[in-house]
Amino acid sequence: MFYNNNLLVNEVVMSDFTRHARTHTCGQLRAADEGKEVTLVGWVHRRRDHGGLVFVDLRDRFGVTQVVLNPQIDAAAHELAHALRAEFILQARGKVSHRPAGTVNEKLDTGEIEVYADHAQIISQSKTPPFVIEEGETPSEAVKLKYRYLEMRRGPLARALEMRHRVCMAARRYLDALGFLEVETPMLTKSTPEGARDFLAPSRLSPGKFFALPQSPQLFKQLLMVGGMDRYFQIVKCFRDEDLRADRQPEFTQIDMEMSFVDEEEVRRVCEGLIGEMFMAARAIKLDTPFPLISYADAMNRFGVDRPDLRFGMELAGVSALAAQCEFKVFKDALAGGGAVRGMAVPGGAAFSRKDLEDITNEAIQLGAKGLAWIKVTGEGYQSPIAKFFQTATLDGIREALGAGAGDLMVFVADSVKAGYAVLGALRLSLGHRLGLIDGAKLNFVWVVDFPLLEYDEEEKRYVALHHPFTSPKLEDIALFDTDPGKMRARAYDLVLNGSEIGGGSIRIHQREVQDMMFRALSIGPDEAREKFGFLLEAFEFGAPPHGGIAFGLDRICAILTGAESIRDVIAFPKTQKGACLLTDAPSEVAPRQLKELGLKRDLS
RNA sequence: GGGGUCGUAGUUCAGUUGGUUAGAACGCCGGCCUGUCACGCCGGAGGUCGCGAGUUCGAGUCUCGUCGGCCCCGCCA
Repeated sequence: MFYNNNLLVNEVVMSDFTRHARTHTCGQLRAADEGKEVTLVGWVHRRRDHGGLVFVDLRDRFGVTQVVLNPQIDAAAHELAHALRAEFILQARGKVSHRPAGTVNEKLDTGEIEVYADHAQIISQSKTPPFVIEEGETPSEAVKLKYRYLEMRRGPLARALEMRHRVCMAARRYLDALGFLEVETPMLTKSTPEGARDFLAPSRLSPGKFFALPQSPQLFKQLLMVGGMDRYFQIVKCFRDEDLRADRQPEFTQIDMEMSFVDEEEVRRVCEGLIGEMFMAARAIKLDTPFPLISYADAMNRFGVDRPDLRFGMELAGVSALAAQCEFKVFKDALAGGGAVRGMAVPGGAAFSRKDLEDITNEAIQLGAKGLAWIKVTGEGYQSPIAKFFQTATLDGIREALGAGAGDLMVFVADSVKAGYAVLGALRLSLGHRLGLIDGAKLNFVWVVDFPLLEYDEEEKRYVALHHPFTSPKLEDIALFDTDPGKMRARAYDLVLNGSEIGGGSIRIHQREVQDMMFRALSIGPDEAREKFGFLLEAFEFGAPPHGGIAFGLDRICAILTGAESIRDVIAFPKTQKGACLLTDAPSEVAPRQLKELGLKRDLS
């Protein structure tokens, strides 16, 4: 028993037989309601006990209303008030009154009025909560996750979930108006070889066999197109058993879409409208559309990543040709080994201390670089341990290529092309943040297009699909299947917002022959293709419409809309970085009987 | 699999060069208080310093291991 006061037991039992009704929510009453007899129910947000007079802030999702418990109005209610504690649920009936002059609380929407309780009862008691339910103070992540239901009462999470709901409703309204049908697809489905690791669900009725939870409804939405549904969408959970990040949870939500008889342009227009509706619903922001396009190659060359953050400059530049003229061994060796020298200008970086430079270098090394070369551009000239290996004319050329001016720092990575992108791309982001170059209020959308179709996987010694195996190559590139698959471009598009990939999709392959060629390019043999995707290949033999689609990361979009650092903050019950649920303690062991029924044996060796 | 960072009261955090009895704020408990709204005032309780081992005369502090939260690389659209 956790009652603070035994005298309340009767109240509690009695209250189970009364109607826990309310006439208004705690955020509803205004001066215009003065004189009304109302009943409120809510959590005791705060109690200010003056002895003879008690004020209670009653809180629900909709707001806070001050209830006054005055012995002259109702002695029993006033007596009860002394027993109230934080997070008790209180039902109070009474008259709405304008507050006395000078006591209006401007900070509350309901601050002009208060309710004089003529009857009050405790509906539910509460242990002292592990943290104070208040806007300002934030408990640590672990505490928030364990007591998620209390965190929800604190405000920010409730508002995030509310916004998420509005975003979803806007999406549904918009897509419905455009003739999309929301169709559900199976959660227990077939494991697919490409892509992320699957979550598996053992089948009791087929011992030894497994369902997989969908990484996305990809194949089903294509089958819906073959089925003539024409325009499909679904707000749907997807599952990928990979390591977590701030923007990655093992189960996450997509706004998944697919359309028949469309090209890239039409998909983008529909998406721009959709995103526009969601931003309007969430933040009353009108977006500039259409969003600009950038090619994958451009994004990589200028920003080092395929999801460029365009809110600030600091673009990368290749300086291999100029670097070839220097005597610096590191650069020469990298170039001789087929690598490249890339660099960027850091605004104001000439003022960096030795320690600053050391930190940046360590960061680059942590990101996979062998080292980081730097040259300060000062009013007097170039200042750097490696400047002596360069002729001044060469340095001038490099400075010009990077767009560096006096007071800036030039940094360089000499490595393989890929490693150079990775290091400088990440360094650009981190320096951009640290130097305050990023305007947090900006919303910078860009479509990344012209992705390569395939990427050579050194480990597996074969090509893998950059997007997925059902992405159509550009028609003019199809001949390259036989000659140079690595050069093929995909009919794919990613939508990037502020350096975060919020959606990606493609025009799909709808011809059996092309799909066969694709599998061949991926070294998926005919037998394996038939076993894994036979149903799709067969469907393509029955009049498959050309189609394409996209999936948006709802969690990421909501995180950006609320300014959250992590998608955890827009998910009601998220998991920790180790993929655990601190609230339910999942995953957990199961009874031996359950394993036996499924024909499973544990082997943790 | 790897790198970084954090773990001290219910919560958020401080704790010096290894040294006596580990502190603060909020919260909690008791008392007083009829216009507060982060109410105020008086008093009080509350600690396995994540866990384990080691170094030391002595460990919250140093070392190793381990568990957990967070960020990142790998992985993943």
